Amino acid sequence: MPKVSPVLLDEQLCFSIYSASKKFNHFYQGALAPFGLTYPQYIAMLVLWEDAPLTVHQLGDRLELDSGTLTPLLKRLEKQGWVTRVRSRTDERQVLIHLTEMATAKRDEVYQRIGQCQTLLGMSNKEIDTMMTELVTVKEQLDNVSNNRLITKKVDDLD
Amino acid sequence: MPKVSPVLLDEQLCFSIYSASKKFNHFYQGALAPFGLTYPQYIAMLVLWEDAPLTVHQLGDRLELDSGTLTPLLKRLEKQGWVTRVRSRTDERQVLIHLTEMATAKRDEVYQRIGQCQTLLGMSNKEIDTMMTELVTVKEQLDNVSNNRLITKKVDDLD
DNA sequence: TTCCAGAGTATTGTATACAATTAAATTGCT
DNA sequence: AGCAATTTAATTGTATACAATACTCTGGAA
Repeated sequence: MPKVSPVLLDEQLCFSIYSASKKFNHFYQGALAPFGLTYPQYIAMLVLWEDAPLTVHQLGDRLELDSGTLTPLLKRLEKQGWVTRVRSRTDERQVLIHLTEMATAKRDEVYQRIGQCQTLLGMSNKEIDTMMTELVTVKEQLDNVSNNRLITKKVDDLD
Repeated sequence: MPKVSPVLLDEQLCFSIYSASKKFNHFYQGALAPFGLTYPQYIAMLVLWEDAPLTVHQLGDRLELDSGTLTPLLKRLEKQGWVTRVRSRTDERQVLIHLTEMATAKRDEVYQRIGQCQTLLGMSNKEIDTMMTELVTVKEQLDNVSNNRLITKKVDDLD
């Protein structure tokens, strides 16, 4: 075994991102509490407000979530009156997610609320852009690398 | 209702971070598969390798997780032979998490594996530092703002 | 010493995530 | 048309997260 450096939690980029993600989640969940939306429910609504109706699959592509997560989430949104789930007539495999009238009516209220949150965050557009660009780079690396042999072979087989 | 701008998913910093966090999670989970560790289990082990034994509370402080998450996670780590959970004799309320011999023995293997992952990511230490500094700023803002009235009052009460 | 407020952990209930499997519908191929 | 391969959602099982609650223990006040 070659000499190995210690791995410290506080130096891990992954933990910084994991931790920030949880804080964002908590922040938006609190801010959206008056609407009764969780963070994942909120991002689903964002996509639908952009372009409804969508199939479960299309929504999953945008959110990077599969039906195992979305099906129960959408059932909860339906129960709370935000969306309707309708089997497509032209392709019975698909389920189309439509906005309800309530969802359409409340869109601008939510948009405004989110705008207030972004103001509270106190970051300039430039800062946000910079950070998002860096994150895109990291995510691309992670995508590229996820098919690497490192994660497909046993550790013992490595040099 | 004042004029409101649309909120687009692809412009949301929170979604970039949420998405990156999931990709990191997936990446490490794959890389650590030979050890049978999930990502949260791995970060728990990182902290314990730095400074075991720790109480559940101390571990939770480092990881920003509560006993509701940690108790079952630690039971799984115990079942897999990484840690032992022992009631403190001096204070029966506390449970001390100790490393097993196996955990101590495998530490450098895991460290090495993580080192390889970081190399694969292809980021310089400078780039990583920059990004982590920015993330700290965002997290501080989120902490400061989480007690704001925005998230403690009903939306109707807002100006 | 007895009682009680607070600390530490576990438990319960709800909501994600995601791999793996199932089931139904559609497409493509012959 | 007939049928295998594919597509799409839903389901199942495991593992986080976290709020709220329960329970036990500890230390201090009366």
